[in-house]
Amino acid sequence: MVTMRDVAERAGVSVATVSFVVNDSKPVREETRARVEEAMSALGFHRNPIGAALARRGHTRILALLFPTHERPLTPTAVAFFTSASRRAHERGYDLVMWPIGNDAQQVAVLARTGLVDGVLLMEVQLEDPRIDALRAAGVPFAMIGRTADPDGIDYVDIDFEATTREAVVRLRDLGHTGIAFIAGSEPGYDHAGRTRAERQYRATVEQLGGVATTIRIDETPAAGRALGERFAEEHPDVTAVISLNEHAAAGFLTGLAHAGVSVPRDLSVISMSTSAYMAEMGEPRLTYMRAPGTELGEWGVDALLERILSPGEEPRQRLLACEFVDGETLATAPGSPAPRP
Amino acid sequence: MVTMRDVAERAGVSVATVSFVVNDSKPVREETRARVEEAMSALGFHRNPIGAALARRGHTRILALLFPTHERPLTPTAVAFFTSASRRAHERGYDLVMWPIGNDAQQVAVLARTGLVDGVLLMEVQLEDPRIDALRAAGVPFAMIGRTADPDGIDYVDIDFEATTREAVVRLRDLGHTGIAFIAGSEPGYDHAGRTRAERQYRATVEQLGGVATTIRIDETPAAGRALGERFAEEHPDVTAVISLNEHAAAGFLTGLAHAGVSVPRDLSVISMSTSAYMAEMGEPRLTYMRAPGTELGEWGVDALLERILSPGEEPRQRLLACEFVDGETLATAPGSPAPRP
DNA sequence: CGACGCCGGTTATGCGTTTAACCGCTGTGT
DNA sequence: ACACAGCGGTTAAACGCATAACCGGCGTCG
Repeated sequence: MVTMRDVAERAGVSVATVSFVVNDSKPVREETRARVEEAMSALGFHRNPIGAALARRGHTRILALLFPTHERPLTPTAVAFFTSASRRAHERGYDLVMWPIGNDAQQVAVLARTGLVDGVLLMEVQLEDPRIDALRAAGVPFAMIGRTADPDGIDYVDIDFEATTREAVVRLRDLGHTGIAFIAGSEPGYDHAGRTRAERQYRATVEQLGGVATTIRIDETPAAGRALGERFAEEHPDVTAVISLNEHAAAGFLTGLAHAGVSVPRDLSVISMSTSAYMAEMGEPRLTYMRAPGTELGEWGVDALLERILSPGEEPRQRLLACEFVDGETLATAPGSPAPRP
Repeated sequence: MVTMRDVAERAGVSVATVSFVVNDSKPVREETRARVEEAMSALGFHRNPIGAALARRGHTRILALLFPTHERPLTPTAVAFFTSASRRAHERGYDLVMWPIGNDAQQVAVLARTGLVDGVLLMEVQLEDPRIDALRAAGVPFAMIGRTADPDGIDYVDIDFEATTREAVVRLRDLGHTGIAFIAGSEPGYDHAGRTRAERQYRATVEQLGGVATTIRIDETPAAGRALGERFAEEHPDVTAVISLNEHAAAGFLTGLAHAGVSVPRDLSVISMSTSAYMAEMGEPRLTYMRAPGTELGEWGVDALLERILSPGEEPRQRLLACEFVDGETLATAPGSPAPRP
């Protein structure tokens, strides 16, 4: 390993000077800088981040993305988020890695104490998320992708579930649907904040429009979706449209419906919320969906976190972004309803 | 931050002794050890891995899983691999993180030089993988999930694509199929080693059984699968069975077929290779598949890597594991063929 | 009975980098 | 003429930990 000492010796300067050149943390005469740079490239020097981290009281320029890896696949949305966040971090001189740990306070505390990461990005935020307190206690800067029940004072970026849900409901309503159900995921003891908000908004909007809200909770698997589809007509005869916020089950739901002889969208309209093109494509017919802005959120999330790290004490950065409607093949006017208003 | 010094002071010993207790790298009298441990828990001490890494010439106990994140989703198989590898690493006292970098030599070299990771696990290995040389040159221990064209002397774990493919072909053959096609993925300039091996084996086995091999290459997306399904009967009238090694396209392929009025498995049998239950469930009808052993490979991969790290110089560890056949709803005897032999 | 090895520690050094403090020199404002 | 600031460096002290070398006391063995 070639160290700063080697470089310094070859360039005939002190290690401090080399450090100044490397980080340009102090002005160095042009000619000296040139000598140092020559030495660096001749020897193939690259500064050792571990030494640097030690000296700087543990600033490693590594960011961790905490994704609670249940044994289920990452949605394409999550992956898009990850890759875009990682790219953005790189642009700003940081590394971002995915750290697979559970979403309990304990494990987060362990990671925080190691001091290996400068900051943390939280995914799959719950309404009351135990990780928050752990990170606060450990003094590790963090930002959320999502919002707890009361996110005041915390940096976050999130999908605007309220606006997105309202748009979905209104669109269905405009097509004449009155029986609109909501398919959520079921995870015992786990209050996914976005899902909860969406459901709440769904309920409010439907009732405000004079309808009756029906929430259906199923596992987040294709199989659960399929099972629901097969029994759906029987159990929910009055429903003519569903809003699904269960990316893993949506495509399965469609095949279940097909099995049971329910024709989409003639008998039933479907909008899949916060979904990626990939998952929409998986459906037959192709899902009409509200596109999850994973890429944008990834960048914003990293920006928020880095600003928190670089200038603490500032106001929290909070941004919301609604999903964008993408037309597919699962939307139609309600049975027996006039053509949609223009 | 509470350091070893603090602990040492409180326990009335030297920092060296604390270090011995923490790592039990040298015997310590029971009573002393107790005092030290009391002090540690009283102060809430946790050793700073950065300091440790520096002192030990850069051993960080961090492992990196290199997954070239194209902008496409990780397959459930890859995720299963990741989570199981990470769990195993933890059991053995290491952290394993997913480091999102491209699969070119350059980026790997950068990561290697940082010295932040003790070892590297390679996914999505190509026949000639540029990352290998970069890692060798950098002297970073690594193991592959997959095999290059000539993996002699390199640690790896991999799916036994040869055996798996042979089994798939023979099963179809036993059901009377003679027109058996192979659906691969298409990625220009990217020779996925497993896919190549499988295809080669497919070709060999089919020809050995007196059939004619047909490889179809499509993008690894649901949309591409669907498109292929829709034109399939027309373009491949003689094919009565397909083996697919394209996890992202398989389910889409089935819906495309349905669209075009092809009945599965009556008109066409389908086996999806190296697939997860999740993806199989996405198909309609449910895919018959060869289960990718992601979990097992994850553990073995970490074991191989750690053994390489802990005792270099040893023989390379190489293990193959075939996929296991899982029955679904996409397999039947060839049209006009007698019932399968018992 | 003297050499020797083991036990249970301590002391001291080094890992690669950052950074505060300092230094000699020159130019500038008063 | 003198204080003072800026320039372009150097020196030295951390940062938190691991570990080689050492040390005194005790039992053992030849």
